[in-house]
Amino acid sequence: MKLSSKSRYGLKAMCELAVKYDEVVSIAQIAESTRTSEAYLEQLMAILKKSGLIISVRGAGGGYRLAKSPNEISVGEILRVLEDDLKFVDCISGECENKCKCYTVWQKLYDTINNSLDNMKLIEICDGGKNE
Amino acid sequence: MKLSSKSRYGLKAMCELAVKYDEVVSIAQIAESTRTSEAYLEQLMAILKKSGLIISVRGAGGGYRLAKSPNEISVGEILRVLEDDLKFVDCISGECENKCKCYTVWQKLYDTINNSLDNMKLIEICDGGKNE
DNA sequence: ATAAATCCTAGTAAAATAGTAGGAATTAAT
DNA sequence: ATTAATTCCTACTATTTTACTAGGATTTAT
Repeated sequence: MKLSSKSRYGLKAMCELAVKYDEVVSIAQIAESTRTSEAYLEQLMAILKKSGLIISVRGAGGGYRLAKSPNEISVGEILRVLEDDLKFVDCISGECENKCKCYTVWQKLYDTINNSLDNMKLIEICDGGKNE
Repeated sequence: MKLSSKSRYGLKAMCELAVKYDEVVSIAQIAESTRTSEAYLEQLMAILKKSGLIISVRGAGGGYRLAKSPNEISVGEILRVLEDDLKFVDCISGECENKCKCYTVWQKLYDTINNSLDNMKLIEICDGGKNE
């Protein structure tokens, strides 16, 4: 039950976009302030873009910006995109008919995690602390 | 953020011991009702034993039993033992001085997860559903 | 034209996970 | 005493996942 670096770096990148909400921010800039490799970040940004959470601007002077304001984006949305919908076991969210004794545990935990993360908005974490 | 099969199988094994609380249950029995390999289960039982959650009886007719009654054991206790204390990021529980923007997210999530799991007792999940 | 950027995709290296194997030690039953 | 059933211990291996790299194509501002 380790969070992937995809999620860790990805959330930091989203923070960076939140802080610079009115600008278009390049991967090079994000990579610098989050201390991540540009090539790797590129992939994360592609995932985030595909999900619709961010918008890209191509060509020179291009980069990325948030698709919504930082107080409309929850940490849950972001992590579900980066972390395979937060499905930490296969048997989750009614998809599993072969219910075992532990089913309710995973079910409840899944709901708790999502609830908690959905209640944190990006704007709440974009100031305070370093972004490294 | 996948739960390890260690946790999945381990919790099932604990369920089995909870259901047969008054008996000494062998690995062979647990393996059969949870459909897990005996050799692998052996390792999980060793971890659980080391943690003090279960007690072993060696020799012929031996096996394992819970160290406490199923209503005194929380799912949280069990999963912390099996899942490296549920530390899904390195930077958790005050051990991290190099706090980054996302620190509070991990912190809150960690608390939420532990809280939720500590409120589920083993007895609550030991009936209902299959144990496979 | 050129330079700065995203886009795309394939490949690789490292780490973690899952599982196997084999033998030593212990104990109940005969 | 011997045997069979069991836990205990530890090393190994295969598989999968994760993390990361590399290189070239495309787009666009200057």
